[in-house]
Amino acid sequence: MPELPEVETTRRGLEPVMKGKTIAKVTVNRRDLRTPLPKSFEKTVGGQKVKALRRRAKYILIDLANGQSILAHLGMSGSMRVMKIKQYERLTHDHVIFHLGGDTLIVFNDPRRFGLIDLLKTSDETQHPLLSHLGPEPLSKDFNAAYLKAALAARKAPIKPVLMDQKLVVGVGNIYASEALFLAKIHPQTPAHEVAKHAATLVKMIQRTLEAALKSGGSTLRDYKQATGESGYFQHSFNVYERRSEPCVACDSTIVHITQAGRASYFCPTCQPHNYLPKKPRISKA
DNA sequence: ATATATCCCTGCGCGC
DNA sequence: TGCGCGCAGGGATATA
Repeated sequence: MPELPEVETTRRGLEPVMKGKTIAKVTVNRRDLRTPLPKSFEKTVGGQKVKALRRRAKYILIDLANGQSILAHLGMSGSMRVMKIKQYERLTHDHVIFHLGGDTLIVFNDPRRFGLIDLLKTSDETQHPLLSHLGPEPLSKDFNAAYLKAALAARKAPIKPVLMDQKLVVGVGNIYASEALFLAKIHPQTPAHEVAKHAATLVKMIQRTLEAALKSGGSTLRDYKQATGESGYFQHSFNVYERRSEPCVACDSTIVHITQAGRASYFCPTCQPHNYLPKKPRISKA
């Protein structure tokens, strides 16, 4: 579940280790990630100095001296960890290993292979098909009340899956969408256009949630680890996520779990009341 | 154009 | 104890 806080935490962990260093060589244990690792990957990356590490949405970009960049996505179970050669023991899903000059390794591990590693031919990430359609960064000034208000006005789908749409805003995934809606006191099933008037609150709460998670090094549920190998600890600060049947931290009501667009949503029925009625009345089965 | 379903993949927890 | 099944989920893609 790496979302923006987990990806940014990973980038921050890699930066001091990789920046200015040379990637002496690359070992590939398997190429069939979500998209196949490019045939030229080892050759393109080997011997290159790392100029900078950036993040766009849930992607990490590693800029190389030759003008190309490594593009990495952690999917939902991926991690990049820093290791010393001496202490390294190969784990089952260590797919790609970057050998830095000296005795340091960067290991890309991804059990479910929903993640990927690719090459970006120029420093202009908008040229890559996976990055060309992305919306604004949630912590940038481009993501503001006026923008969100206009964007929500055109949407009839429930607000929660809309917040996870990377064309609307990037970096918000299943965990932080539920958490931000709790803080904004908005029911996850409310049609998006009905909460356009609360755009300012939503912007504030999305940013507050992501920034708090960043301070905690992200959330570790199952697989995610920081580059240092440590777990994040924002999961201890969840108000609703994975708290089905537990008491609301604000009002003691029981947290409810529903499925929306195939994803788990959690909310407090008292703090986040319905403000609309379904069009079709439910017919009870006797 | 948006909205929803389907698929990718592995690990884990559950029930028998 | 062990095995099979269902679920989890980011995001691309297909379909309505």
